[in-house]
Amino acid sequence: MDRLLENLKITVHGQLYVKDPESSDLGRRIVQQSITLIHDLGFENFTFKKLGALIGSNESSVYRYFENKHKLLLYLTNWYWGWMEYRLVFATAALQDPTYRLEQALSIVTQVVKEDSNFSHINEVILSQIVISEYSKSYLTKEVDTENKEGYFYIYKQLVVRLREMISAVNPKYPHAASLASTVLEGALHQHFLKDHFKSITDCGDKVTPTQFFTQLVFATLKA
Amino acid sequence: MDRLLENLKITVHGQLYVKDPESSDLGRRIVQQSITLIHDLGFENFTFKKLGALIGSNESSVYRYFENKHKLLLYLTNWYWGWMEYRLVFATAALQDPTYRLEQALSIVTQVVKEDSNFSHINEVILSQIVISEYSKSYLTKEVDTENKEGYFYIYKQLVVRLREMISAVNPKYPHAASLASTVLEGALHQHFLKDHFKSITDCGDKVTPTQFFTQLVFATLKA
DNA sequence: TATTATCGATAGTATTACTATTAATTTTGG
DNA sequence: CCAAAATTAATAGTAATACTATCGATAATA
Repeated sequence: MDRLLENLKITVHGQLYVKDPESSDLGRRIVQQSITLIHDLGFENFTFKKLGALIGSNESSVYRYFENKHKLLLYLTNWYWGWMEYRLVFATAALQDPTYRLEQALSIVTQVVKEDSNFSHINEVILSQIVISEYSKSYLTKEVDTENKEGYFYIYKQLVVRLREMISAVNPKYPHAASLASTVLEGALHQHFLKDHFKSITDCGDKVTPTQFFTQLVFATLKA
Repeated sequence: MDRLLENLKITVHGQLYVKDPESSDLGRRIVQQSITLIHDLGFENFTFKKLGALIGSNESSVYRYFENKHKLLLYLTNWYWGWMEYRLVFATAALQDPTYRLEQALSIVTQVVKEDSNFSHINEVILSQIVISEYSKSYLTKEVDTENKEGYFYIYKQLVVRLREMISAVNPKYPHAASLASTVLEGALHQHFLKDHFKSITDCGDKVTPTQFFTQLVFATLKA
């Protein structure tokens, strides 16, 4: 896997940046350090001024790459879901048996990343933590509908569609494959959040993983 | 139901307000109109200054009731979940059969409110819309853990616990009752959001309701 | 009637979320 | 290799936000 990833570049919607951060060293540092800083401060307390200071540069330099912090968050989460999709396709493409395929897919999609794949300046471990606690803020806004039309959520929706198709392949008669797929993706983030902050309302923790919980849930739902 | 609700007062954690908004006309107007305004502008664009203008009063007057808009959101969502809990307990208390009880519970908890019960100045229809698009912002913060210790999420967690117990009553051997309960509560909000903004990744809409989807899912999961 | 609480109005501060300008530096194209 | 173009850091400035503090006027209450 690592070898293959070396040649991978995740493409993110062009309207999410003013200037492609992949095109310069400063751009890459902006992306790289924004992940650290959002993780440390939380999205609300994160500002371009603080980011500028962290990368030993200037607020205005950051604005040359990203319009505002909301677009930056969209950029980061798009990258994350693009990367997730790549891993999903890669891991399931060769598999013939629908059940086994879905099992593998669920495993990838419900796990948090524990190791940085090292093929880019982006730390996927920290990024996945950001996605858990910040992703929903990227669409729970008054601008969702326009931004959705612009295609800012395309990658995420595509991922849900892929999962939906794998669900339907296991049981073509199951009528709620899309809802089940979206519930799994969103629910997995939620369970990860709960195990870190609201332990009393989740079973996920040291013994049980979100993967186990959702695997049982999905296959039971499809069997009925 | 309406009759009974007339005498109901939902109690919200005392630290969520500076002065109890139920104690004055101005306070009630603040709460009432904040629901309208948050719904209209979205939480990010909502300010106390705008709220003051809307109620024909002053920014500083709002601050006399709520420390900041985050606390106000916590107040509103706490009220909502408290009210939801009341409806849940009321509707299921008399029911003996665990399966039927869980069915009723799921129905209450996964539906959005369509009618204002008129027993208070709070419009529950609009409030439930706010909960769908803003609730997660109340806990996806850097301050969750301290605020959780203060008890700001107690009512919500209690609701999950009640649902968990009803799930366990149907199948005591099912090992993930808490995760299933929290997934249903959070997932229902999510499906409602999707049907309004990301139709392509949900089956919920005119024909299928989140209630149907989750009812099938829960009972199938418990049967396996 | 005196006291207290409440409210609206005004003023002021620090921070945020930008935009604009300029000068220095780096890149690159002929 | 030099001139032109692009990039960046630094500074300044604006409007809005998120508050805090103060001060009369009025209403409630004892």
